[in-house]
Amino acid sequence: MKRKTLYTIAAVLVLVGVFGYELVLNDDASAEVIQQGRTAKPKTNTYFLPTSTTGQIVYHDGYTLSYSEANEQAEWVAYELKRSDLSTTNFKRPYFEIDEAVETGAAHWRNYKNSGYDRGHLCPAADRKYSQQAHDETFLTSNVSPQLHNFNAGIWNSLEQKVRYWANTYNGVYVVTGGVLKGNLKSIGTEKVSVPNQFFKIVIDYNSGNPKMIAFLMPHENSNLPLYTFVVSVDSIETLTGIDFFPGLEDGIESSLEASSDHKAWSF
DNA sequence: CTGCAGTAC
DNA sequence: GTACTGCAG
Repeated sequence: MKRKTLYTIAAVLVLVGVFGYELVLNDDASAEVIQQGRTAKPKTNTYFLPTSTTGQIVYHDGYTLSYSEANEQAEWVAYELKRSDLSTTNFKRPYFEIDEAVETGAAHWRNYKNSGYDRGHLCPAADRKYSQQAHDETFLTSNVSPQLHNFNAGIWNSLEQKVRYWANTYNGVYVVTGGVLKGNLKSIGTEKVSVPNQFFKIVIDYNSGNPKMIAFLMPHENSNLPLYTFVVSVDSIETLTGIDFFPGLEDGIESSLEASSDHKAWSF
């Protein structure tokens, strides 16, 4: 066998290994994971939606976002990731499109071209693989932020995979993701898309006993440190961004969960 | 998985 | 602008 063929086989095995790790190690639900699609479109659960500091919330079938026109990107993207959403289907990657639902005009993908930055998904394509429509819907420019490739494909990707692991382990989670759009930020493209210096991701397990939250704040650079290194309290992200993340929660529960930066309840 | 870019129409 | 293909972490 030729060396190139061996490399190809090795690469395939690595990829299968990665997905297999996500889906097999975790469980019992491989049958559900390959489920045949949903019976109904996901409904936006406003109960878990953050506030908008920009006044422009946009609802899509697979996720909801708050758009910051000043920064030409979402200040947050929120969605529910059910265990049954997980799938190994491989959809072809479509082209990015301008989100026509953004009334102030979402950025054009051309801002990112040759910018040195990835169009980094906020709601990952891999989290919306229960249908082609849901998958393709993540390729709107309102759902991306400029991210360094090493960061996006590195520790940020690891965090996204961890979230899918938790969705499986805890039978579904809610996720809120965004860049910190504060301070003097570098920008790219003719529309001046801001480049965040930090990204956050907040996850809620609402379905496996006592509700629990975990929040991550990462500098915009790759790292080899363990994911839990970046755990912070939701409160600290609220202070940083001005966003109130879970106004729908009962105040007592909200305050206690959001104050915690303890990750011991979460399986890493 | 996360992506970009060259080439051709 | 879109499609196909190859490449990188």
